[in-house]
Amino acid sequence: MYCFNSEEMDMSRNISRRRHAWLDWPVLGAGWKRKEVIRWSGVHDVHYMSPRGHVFRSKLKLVKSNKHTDLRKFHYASGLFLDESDAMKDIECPDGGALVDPSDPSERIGSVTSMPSWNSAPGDFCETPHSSTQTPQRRGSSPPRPSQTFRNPLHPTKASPLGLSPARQSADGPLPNLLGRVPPQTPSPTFTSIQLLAPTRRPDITMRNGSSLPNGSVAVKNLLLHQGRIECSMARSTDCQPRRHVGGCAKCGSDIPGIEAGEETLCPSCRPDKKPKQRIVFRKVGQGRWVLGRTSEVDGMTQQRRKRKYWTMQKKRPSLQDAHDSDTGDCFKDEDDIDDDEQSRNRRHRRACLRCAACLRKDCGKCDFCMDKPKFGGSNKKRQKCRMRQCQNQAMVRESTGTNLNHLTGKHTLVSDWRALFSQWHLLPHQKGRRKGMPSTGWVGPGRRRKASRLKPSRPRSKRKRRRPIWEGDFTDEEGGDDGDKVKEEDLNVKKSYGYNHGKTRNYSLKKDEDGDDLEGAFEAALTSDFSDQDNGDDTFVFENVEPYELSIQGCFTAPNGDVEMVASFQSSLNSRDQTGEPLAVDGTGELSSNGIPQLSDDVVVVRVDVGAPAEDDVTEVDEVTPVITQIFSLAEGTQDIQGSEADLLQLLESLRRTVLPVHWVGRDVPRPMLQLLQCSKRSTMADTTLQIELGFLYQISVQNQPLLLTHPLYEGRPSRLSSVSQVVALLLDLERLAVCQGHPGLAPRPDREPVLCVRAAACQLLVPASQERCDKCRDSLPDA
DNA sequence: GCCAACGTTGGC
DNA sequence: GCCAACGTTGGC
Ligand SMILES: [Zn+2]
Ligand SMILES: [Zn+2]
Repeated sequence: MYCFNSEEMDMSRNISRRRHAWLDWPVLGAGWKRKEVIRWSGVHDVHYMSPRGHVFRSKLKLVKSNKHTDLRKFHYASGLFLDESDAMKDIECPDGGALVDPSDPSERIGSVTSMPSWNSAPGDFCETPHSSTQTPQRRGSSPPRPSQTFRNPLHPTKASPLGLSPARQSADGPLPNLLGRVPPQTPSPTFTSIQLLAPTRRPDITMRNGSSLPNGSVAVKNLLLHQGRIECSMARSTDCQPRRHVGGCAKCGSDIPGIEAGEETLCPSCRPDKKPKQRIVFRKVGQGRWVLGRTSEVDGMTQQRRKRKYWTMQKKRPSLQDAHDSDTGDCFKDEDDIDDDEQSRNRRHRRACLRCAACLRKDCGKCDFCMDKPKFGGSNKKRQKCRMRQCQNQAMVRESTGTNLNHLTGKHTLVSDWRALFSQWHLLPHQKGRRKGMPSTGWVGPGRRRKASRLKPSRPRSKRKRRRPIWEGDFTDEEGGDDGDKVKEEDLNVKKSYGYNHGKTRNYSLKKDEDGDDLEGAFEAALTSDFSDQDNGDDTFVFENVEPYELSIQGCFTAPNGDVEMVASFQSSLNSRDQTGEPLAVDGTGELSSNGIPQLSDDVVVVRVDVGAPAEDDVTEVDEVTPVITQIFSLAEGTQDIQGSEADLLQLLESLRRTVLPVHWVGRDVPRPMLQLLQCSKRSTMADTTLQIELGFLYQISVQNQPLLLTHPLYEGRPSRLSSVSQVVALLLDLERLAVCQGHPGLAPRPDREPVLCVRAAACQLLVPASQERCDKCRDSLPDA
């Protein structure tokens, strides 16, 4: 095994990343970018990024998301538009040296001399050293092209995309492309530094707007190879007929050792923009440790070749799919593949038992990871498995440092702690750091610390900048330079009724979008609430100027002052759409800095509730509850530890987890074997209503910790035990038709107990039909009555 | 130390 | 070929 200096590897990695940089791609319009990705295995991928930051990794996706644009002639790999008739003309070109624009008559692809070549008329499709003089005359007004940079093929230099020359622009301005629109005139780089190192000099490819494409880019090369034209040019054939190159490098003619016929056309030195196939590959297997050899390359067979083989087999045997077994699925397995299979299975099974309910279920479509998925309108940045699909058995296995030991039980994975079981979050790799001794502050909830939702393309990683902490009602727009990204601060006058509770003044601040459409889309809220404390859990929040929105709890974090912040996301019932009609990505996140202070982007609407200084016992409570959500546990195995009715209750809990409950109803974290469902929306008529199911499925409904009288109509005709999901859901639905009794104004309001103190009649029914404000008993107690 | 971003790999 | 998502790390 080789050990390798990790800094050296980092350096090479850096270089590799630069090579895969996004390049402006005005062919698709202003703001579009293109990237070529060469895998270590040699597989070549092309990605495009829209001006809004959406990344497309296939033509299918690109076409789907741009239905208004005719992309039928768009050649995905090359990034150019194809014009078939023109291409045909090109092939018929009598001259041997031509490289012709395959995309558009009005667009130039490299002429062979330094003659002006951009902006010539349709029909000037065959430019050669001999024919190029035609080109400028057609338009007449075209200025001479700036001098070109050529490379001496005898002294090839590694070129870097970073060495971009200043942009050129046609004096005639951009030409209309096939889409019928005028490409932007924004300057584009010319990439002279990554030109092909051709014996026959070729300038850059000129784009529709007069800018240039890298002549030696893989895109162009692919296209030309595809059309059989590189050979035409480089082998200087006299008949100009497309043909496959036979023998050495198509460009320099040198022998290419180990090349297979039809597989390679250019030698590595003629492919300056393509990462040469890595003959020696170091894989990182630990901190600063490297081993030689690829995972996927066994016995010299690259992944690409294996894939090719696989697909060949698939086509030959279409019925194979049915008999496909995940463990023996390789149709071309031979003895040499066994090791590879072992590794594959390892990776495959590491995080999925493939048997548990989570492994078998479908994407929830709601969690942040689902929202990130392109199929749900996300931008594919997180690329993680649905939260709900994290394996119940193996989401947490494998930890080289052994820190996945449960800090309470010392067991490796199991925790039969009821509270832990309820807090279903599995730790993902990025959560590992928080396992070792649970944090006293910081985010505790599913996944990473909360990040800004992506209502707009997020800042590229390289340009990310740290937001300054936002804490006390401080939502000044930090990135005011970004158009369309501005928000204005607006305090909402949110009053709170403390009728049944401690009276503290709370300050709310709500950020709005510039158009005032703050609630049109999704937004996020950080509610400071003593989430863990049942005694404090019955605060009543009254939001003014706020429409009811669906709320889902994302998790909570502990502020340095001991407050537990519950982070929830609200979503409009309206179908949120941005200006382009694309659904807005909602991932309900807010970012926390390392000190646990939330960081939220400008497009996030935040409700900030300040509860003031916490009492001492509040802090204690916080410490108790914080670790719960980050617990590592195996639900499946944990179940075995729980006997009798507790196991039954657990099973109900598990079923409920997989069920879509009526909106706003969420499970509550409770310290003993008991199931609590809480109406968590403070704007619901059922706010602070709790359904509690205890051992034996006995249940009780409470409003602000006051149990409903057993004579309440809600209990009528209902089973005495709630043992099934349907029974629970039926009850919740019935509850939704009710409202919490408003009580009646008691004593006169006091300045320190703003705004109103309400009291209830002794025999208050607590829950009344939604059309009523208060129950009969409380109505009787109204001052006027 | 942490995690958002993304390179890479496996499945189909 | 596309899609899903695992595993790593640059930038903070
Ligand atoms: Zn999900
Ligand atoms: Zn599983």
